[in-house]
Amino acid sequence: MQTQSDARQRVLDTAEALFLARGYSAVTLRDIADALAIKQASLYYHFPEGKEQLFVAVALRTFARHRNGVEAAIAASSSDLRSRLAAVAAWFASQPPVNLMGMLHADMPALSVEERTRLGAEAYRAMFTPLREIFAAAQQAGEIRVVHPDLLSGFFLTLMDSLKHAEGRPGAPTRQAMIAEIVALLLDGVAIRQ
Amino acid sequence: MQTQSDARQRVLDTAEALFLARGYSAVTLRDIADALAIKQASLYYHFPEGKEQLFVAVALRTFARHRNGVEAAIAASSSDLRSRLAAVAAWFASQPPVNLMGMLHADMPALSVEERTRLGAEAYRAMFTPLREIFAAAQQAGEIRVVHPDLLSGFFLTLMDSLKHAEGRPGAPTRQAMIAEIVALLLDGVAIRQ
DNA sequence: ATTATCTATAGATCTATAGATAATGC
DNA sequence: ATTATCTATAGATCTATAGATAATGC
Repeated sequence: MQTQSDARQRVLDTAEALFLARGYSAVTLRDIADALAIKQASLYYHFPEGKEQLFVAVALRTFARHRNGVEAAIAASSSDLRSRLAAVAAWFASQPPVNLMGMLHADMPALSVEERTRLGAEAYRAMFTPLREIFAAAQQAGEIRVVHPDLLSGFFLTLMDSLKHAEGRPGAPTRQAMIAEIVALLLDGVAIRQ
Repeated sequence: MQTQSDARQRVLDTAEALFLARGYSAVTLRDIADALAIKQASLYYHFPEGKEQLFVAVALRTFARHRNGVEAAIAASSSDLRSRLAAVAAWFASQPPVNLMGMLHADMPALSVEERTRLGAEAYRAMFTPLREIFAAAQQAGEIRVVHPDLLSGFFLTLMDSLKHAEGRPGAPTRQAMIAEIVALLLDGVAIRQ
């Protein structure tokens, strides 16, 4: 039983790659169709409601995947903050590099108000909430000093975006090296204490 | 003596606000003209070469401003890393919040290759290089452990972008609080050492 | 019958060009 | 003469709709 056809999945895959790389407005339906080697009008068979709904479907699927991935990573890790952050970071590193936070903010104005709030809420639930909880737990356990968990979650996700920024830069470090450094930074900083 | 007319400056100001908020592709010349209460075609008087060159002019001006701001902030601060980072962070906090890194990456594909490399180089020179130098100096002075200065600079700039992400969120902290936390994070992390 | 494509095209929007108009400065 | 706008419009591109075509599954 396949709720979603293979063809529809391919459309979502291709659209996701393009939207995440260039953003909603910069990607035309023709770009997506060309990448799929079909005609632009054929996209309306899979998404009769058009470009905006295709983008929403792509974004929701991406968020759902991240939610599963993040929660699974947390569940599979031991309960100290360091392990959990490393696990979540490894999850993001395993994914196509996304400017998640940036994309979200840049593309929002082009969408209708309803979709905007819906996507915002879904993104929050998928990525912010799980992180917020592990930071809050670590704070309660006395592992970290008192900083608003939302702030830390935002920093963490923003830093995950830098995986993308580094991509393809000359002499760029590996993703593994970057996530290790991000976790070290969040927890210990770089200052040398004497 | 005014090299650039007031009218041209207003065009640049308005275009900057729109481009930085929504990105190159999402902003039309009509959007910019409407915001200026002039007609779209009138923009070609100031920028005869069209939209791409207007964007390039906006981006170069923004980078130049940041370069001056960052370098002045560094020059005016005392020479320890903590003061310098706080000064640079304060500079960014004083500016209209920009998703600088994200914008750069998202808008690049829409530009011609020459402009892309030119803007990339300019952005690097304006923001990366000064930061890289203060991290390298701190490393030489034994203030921080050995981490590639480029990586740290990237993290720092990415974190500056989160100023924008937090903007307008319910219960968002002030910019001052955020930059203080960013500097603390980079230097000391959040972990409690016993 | 359903799935997945196609061709053709309407209508909107976007960038850019041509040439007119009006005010200000020498 | 220069500066800064305007109107009108060409040409390209983009989203979306209508209806045809062909293959596969019951």
